[in-house]
Amino acid sequence: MLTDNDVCCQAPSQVAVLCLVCRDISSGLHYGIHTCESCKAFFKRSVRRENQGQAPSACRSSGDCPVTWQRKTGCQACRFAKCLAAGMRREAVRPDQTRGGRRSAPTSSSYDERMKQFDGLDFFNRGRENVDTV
DNA sequence: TTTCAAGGTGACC
DNA sequence: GGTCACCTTGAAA
Ligand SMILES: [Zn+2]
Ligand SMILES: [Zn+2]
Repeated sequence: MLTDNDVCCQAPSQVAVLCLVCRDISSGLHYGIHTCESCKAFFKRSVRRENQGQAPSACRSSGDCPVTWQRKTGCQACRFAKCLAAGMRREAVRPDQTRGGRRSAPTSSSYDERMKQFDGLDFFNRGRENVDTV
């Protein structure tokens, strides 16, 4: 029986938002941008690896592989680069294991704004030199 | 209470 | 070993 409030008005319009990294279906905002679970997990592992002091797999090319992201498992370096380029923030990755922790409003859209602030791909210019010794 | 997203965890490749 | 997908956690609205 579904006379009234059972399954009726629960978000019928699910607009499929695409992941800004791999163009997959986003499950929502993650690390500042719309990302799929794959990118979320990948970014988490990547950032965590950096925190451990281990450099990520360097790309054999100049970090300019023809990665189309239809096939994500190409170059992790390039994938990670695209993640950062898309606007994913390492700061959003908690150094602790504190779950939840909604830090201020996720700003919904920050992509273009972020790009302007960070001047596009300058993360490469800075990051390359100093992988960081945190 | 409900929502939203970050984290863990685990199954699949 | 890495990737993908789901569940839990945990604070903010
Ligand atoms: Zn993605
Ligand atoms: Zn590459």
